[in-house]
Amino acid sequence: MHPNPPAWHRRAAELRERIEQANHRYYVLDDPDITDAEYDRLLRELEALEEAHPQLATPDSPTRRVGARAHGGFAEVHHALPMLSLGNAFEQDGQTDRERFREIVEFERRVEQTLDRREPVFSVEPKLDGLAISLRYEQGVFVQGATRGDGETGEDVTANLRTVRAIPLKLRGSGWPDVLEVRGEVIMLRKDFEAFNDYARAHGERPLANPRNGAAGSLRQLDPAVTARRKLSFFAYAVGMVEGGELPPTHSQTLARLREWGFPVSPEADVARGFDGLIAYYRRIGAKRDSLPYDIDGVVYKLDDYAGQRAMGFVSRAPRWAIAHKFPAQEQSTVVEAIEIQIGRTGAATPVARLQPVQVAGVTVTNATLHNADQIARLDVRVGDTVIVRRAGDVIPEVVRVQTEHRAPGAQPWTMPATCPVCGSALMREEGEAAWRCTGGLVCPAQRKEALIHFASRRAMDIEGLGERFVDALVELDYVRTPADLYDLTVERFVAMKQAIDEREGTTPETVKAGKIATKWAENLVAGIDASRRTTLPRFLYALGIMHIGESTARTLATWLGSLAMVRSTPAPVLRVLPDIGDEVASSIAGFFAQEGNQRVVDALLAAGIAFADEAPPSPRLREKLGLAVLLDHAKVPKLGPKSTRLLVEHFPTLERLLAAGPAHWITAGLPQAAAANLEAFLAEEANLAPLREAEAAMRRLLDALPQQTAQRAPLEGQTVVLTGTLPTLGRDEAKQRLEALGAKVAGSVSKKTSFVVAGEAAGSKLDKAQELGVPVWDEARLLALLAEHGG
DNA sequence: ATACCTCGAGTTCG
DNA sequence: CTCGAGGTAT
Repeated sequence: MHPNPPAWHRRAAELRERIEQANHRYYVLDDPDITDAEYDRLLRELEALEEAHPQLATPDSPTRRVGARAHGGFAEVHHALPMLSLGNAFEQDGQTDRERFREIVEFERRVEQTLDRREPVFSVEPKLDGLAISLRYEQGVFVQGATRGDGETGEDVTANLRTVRAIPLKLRGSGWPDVLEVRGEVIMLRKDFEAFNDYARAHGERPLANPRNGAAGSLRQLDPAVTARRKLSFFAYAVGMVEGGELPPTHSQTLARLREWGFPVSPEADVARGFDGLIAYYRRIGAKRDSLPYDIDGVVYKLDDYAGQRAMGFVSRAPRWAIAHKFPAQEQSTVVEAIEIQIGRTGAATPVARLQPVQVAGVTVTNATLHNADQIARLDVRVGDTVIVRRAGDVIPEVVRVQTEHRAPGAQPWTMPATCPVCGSALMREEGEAAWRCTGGLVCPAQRKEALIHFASRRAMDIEGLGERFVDALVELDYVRTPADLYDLTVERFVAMKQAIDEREGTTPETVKAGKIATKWAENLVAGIDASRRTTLPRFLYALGIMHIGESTARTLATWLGSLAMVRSTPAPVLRVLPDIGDEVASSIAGFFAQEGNQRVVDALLAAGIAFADEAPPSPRLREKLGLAVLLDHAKVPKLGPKSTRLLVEHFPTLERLLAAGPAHWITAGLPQAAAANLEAFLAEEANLAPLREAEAAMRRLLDALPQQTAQRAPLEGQTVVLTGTLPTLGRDEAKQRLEALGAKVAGSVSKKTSFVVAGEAAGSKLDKAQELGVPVWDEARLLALLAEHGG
């Protein structure tokens, strides 16, 4: 080495240290001290220096993380000390922990008996779901890395492992042995997996199936540059061969030592004593599982002291002193026995896979939605296929992929049937829509049934006691055709019906007692139906099941139009002026009420005594929104833009005056000739004019119904609030209701337009988003104060 | 026209 | 919860 090194040499050393320091902070300490951009800048500067002075480019330089392409596959590496596989323990059925975790009981007992020790101490850690590898360091420098392979012989993936920034190229600190083999897991963090897939999808590349495949596939890339682009991470969990040095006497101390030498070690690694300690750890990690930054499939228990380990020894290739305690699997493979069609309330035909029952994450899964025909085509699911089923983050099972290697030779691709399996009407797909729909409408029993269930549901009419099973029978036995029929039913008829159902199902306890139970049940149901007569306008509008009208739009209609009479008589062009109601939604509403049958059902419901506690005059704010201009706007006459429209209605504020004036006067008032000609032609058609007249009449009705003096402004008018987490005293629904009573809009997700977020206990991503966007965050106490202030 | 942002609809099991 | 699509702001 130079006695007095030149400046570039010192700078290179400085850069290397800074870069490795950054890696260490990021991967080992989980506390980054520079940005990614800064990191890249340092790396590029070092690259430039090394290019100018080739003598600098030593193999342990961070710039050498991406090396040359391997040709013709990977060399074999023989593990001097075999890489072990662990015995697995799964949760079993049982009442007590000792029954459920029988295999752990036995494991622990075996250790106690062999070593004649009570409550042995174990080193415990999460079992990462990635790829096991071994890293060899000579004189503190990373020289070779290999996959586990069969445990005896793996593949040399040194070049690829160099690209993994979490793997130190040089050990830190001191006291490491001359030769050290470190074992651990290469994984892909969930966020890196998501980012990769977002990128892949955006660029038409094949996304990765899961983070584990991401890690495994990336390491086996022949071109290290490809591996480098996929961000991999690494956690060390064991030591293999050691020469010319010593390790501490226990595993937990060794992990601490590895951390000092610069390896990332899972922060969840811990020690536990005895069976109870192991189970407590299993539960603790299980509860954290979803919030960890990586996938795990269980926890690993290792007897902590090496002397004990040696005394226990091995059974075939698995150590007797360690065991993997697996969580119930999140993914399972099973067989698709059939693909059936379900018809929803709107007629949407949803294919559902009937599966051979399989345990996934603790529950038996027999059905999984396939969403739509496109999804089936994408996955290419066929009847008889073996598929991987997952219960992802939430609860709903989904088919992840098909194991095509297990496909029976004659399996045919699945196609959407031409007709509805329930009513036989044609299935049709709207242009550009994903869903096929049954065209049977309310002729289709499936749709009638779903419509009724929706009508009775908690957020709609809230009829207690009207469950799905019973609605099924009501519809099939044809006791109920429309929701209005529900209100004609009496206790006697219900009892008779219940008997008919029981008979049909073959369970007929013809006893007096059964009759009494049936009567009691029918009385409750009739009481439930009766109670639903007193409802609110938004609930009722929602209950009708008009396409595109959910709770939110139902509320919009109710607050702006005030009464059912107004809602049912307002034509589409006028509805369109309400917030969040565009062409599609407006014509869906007007279309619903244009059908005589629907109007009859509404009348029948009113006749049955449905009453609203909250009807009111239309909102005074309508005054600003209504006018001939919105009607002309809606007509979309060619060449008649907003400017021309404004000009016209200034001179001719009513349809009558506009017609009376005629094109000559329009042009005098300043309307361009082309627009005038188009408008004249438009108005000449009776088919265009009639709806306009009708719409104008509806506007008049609304304006006449407006209250004289303007109501006082609601205190939270125009504010958008988001609730997140659990609100211990109020509860979400209550808080929402009371905020809305004060005029606020309660939204489901945080955006920059959100006025404030109320965060309760265990608030999640919405809270993060709020902080990110700088939206004020309130606690429940502050919300309560606000509500109290306004006399809530 | 495009890019968000919301809302609506559908889904499973205990 | 997730997807698709409608509505609106840019």
